[in-house]
Amino acid sequence: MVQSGTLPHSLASRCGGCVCCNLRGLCLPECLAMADVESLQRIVSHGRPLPPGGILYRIGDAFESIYVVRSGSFKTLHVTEQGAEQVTGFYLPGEIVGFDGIDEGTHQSTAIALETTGVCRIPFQRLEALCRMLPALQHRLLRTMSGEICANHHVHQVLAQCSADERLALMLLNLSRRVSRRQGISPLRFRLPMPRADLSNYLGLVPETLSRLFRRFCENGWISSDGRELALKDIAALRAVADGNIQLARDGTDPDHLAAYNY
Amino acid sequence: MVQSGTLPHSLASRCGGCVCCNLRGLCLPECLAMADVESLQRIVSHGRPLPPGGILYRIGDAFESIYVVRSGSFKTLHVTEQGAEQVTGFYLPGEIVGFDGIDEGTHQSTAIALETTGVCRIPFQRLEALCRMLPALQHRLLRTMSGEICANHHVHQVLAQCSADERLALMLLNLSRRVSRRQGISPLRFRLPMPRADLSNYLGLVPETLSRLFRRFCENGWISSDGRELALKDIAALRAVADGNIQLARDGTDPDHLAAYNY
DNA sequence: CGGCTGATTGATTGTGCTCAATCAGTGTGG
DNA sequence: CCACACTGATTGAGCACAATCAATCAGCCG
Repeated sequence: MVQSGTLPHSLASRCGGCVCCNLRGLCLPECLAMADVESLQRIVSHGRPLPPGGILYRIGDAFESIYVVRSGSFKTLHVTEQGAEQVTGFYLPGEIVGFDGIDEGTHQSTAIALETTGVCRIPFQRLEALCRMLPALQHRLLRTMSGEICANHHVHQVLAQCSADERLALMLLNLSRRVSRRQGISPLRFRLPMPRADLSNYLGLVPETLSRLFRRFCENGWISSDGRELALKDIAALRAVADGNIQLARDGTDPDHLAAYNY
Repeated sequence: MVQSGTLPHSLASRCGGCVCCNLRGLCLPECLAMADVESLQRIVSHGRPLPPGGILYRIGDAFESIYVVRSGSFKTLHVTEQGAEQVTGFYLPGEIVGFDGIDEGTHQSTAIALETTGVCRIPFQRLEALCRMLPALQHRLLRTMSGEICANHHVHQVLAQCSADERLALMLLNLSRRVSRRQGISPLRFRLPMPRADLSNYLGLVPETLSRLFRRFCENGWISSDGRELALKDIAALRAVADGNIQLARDGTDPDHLAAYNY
């Protein structure tokens, strides 16, 4: 867990800061000149990495900071009054988690590490102050939040209109794109950071349904999957499924008619 | 009245600006001292109201401004590659529409007036500049966007987990709250700004299903509805339905057993 | 009147959920 | 070492909720 109250600058960190960070091109500093990157990294701190299942913040915690995922990943979780959990997002390296806390001053979701996960902690008040000095940084922050709003709208569309197989195909393509923004990671072969249950919950499905989908995707040769290891074997087919252009054969039906489609 | 005509057309407006606006308590100026409200209203302009169906901006339009709804209402619409439309939001007086354009620099949705609708246009670059001078305004802007992100997460949860009747009950309670934030509007009796088709699309339902739900809500005495006119007759029951504590009797079933519940 | 849009109602179907059992993998303790 | 428990993933059988298809109706306007 990240210590909120510890040393003001935990620069004991072994890394060279934002200037040397290999995620710099994806992160806030992307918009800044070298000199300004340094003033940003002066307010950034790093705790020790969270273990899998570690909690970055909980619903109701006072909002102090936003966090850039440096390595690993998070899920964010909302909980209804009835206690039902909803996974509302996954956050991969280079992405920012914590915007839900700004409005009320307390976090509206719980962020849980899916793997061993390191973050850059950015105290929000100091970031706001810095934004007043650095117009590009202010704009970058607003852009990031706007991007999250757009992504949410896209999820809204998917949940409102798409069938289960379309949802999974869209999700795999989306993860492929986001995972492979980092150098050295293939968009065709990567490891899913989350267990099936989290993925199904996020997609508004039940784990059984998701499991059947994975099997059928494999059977049709779209993907191959072993646990969390995933390989996308036929991007064009996944694209077609995502766009609703080909339907997935159900159990017991002859899947051969799919051969008619030129995927 | 505002200062002399440094601005071309905006001052033709008949109103006294933000200082006199009856929505001020809901809008950005809520956070500002009187003197600062004036510097904000100096960058705000008002066009003539849009007619029902009028388009504020379209997908792909260059992003220039955000807009505060002054009267009337909007829906925002996303369109998939296949041409399927998705209503991603409704915006009522005092709410801000247009944040989707910041990230890409072009709007990612289309905003369409549901009624005769007046807006306050806020050029975004000038707003960003002003935010650098007025920390409270900057924070208020970030809060508003954060609130939209949280609302989107809530929608995600609803679409992923809730049955059709729960969705409608939640929607009616949500609209009731938002509509009645303005003075003089009862939370129990108001006019739905949108047609059935838009509401059903937003909720991820088909218009036929929504129509049946309205009928059953009326039959059970939760609401009474005449076209877009709506009265909430039993908030507690709606709350219970929204929370999944009572199920709606389906056609042909005896709804009397519902009397067992103490709503 | 006829044409149009939006809302409603009915009959039927199908997708994805429910319930239940099984299985693999992992860690635990006797 | 093996039995046991536990979690996460998988598979099967049956059902229910909401979609689909189709028809009707009300209101509005030319």
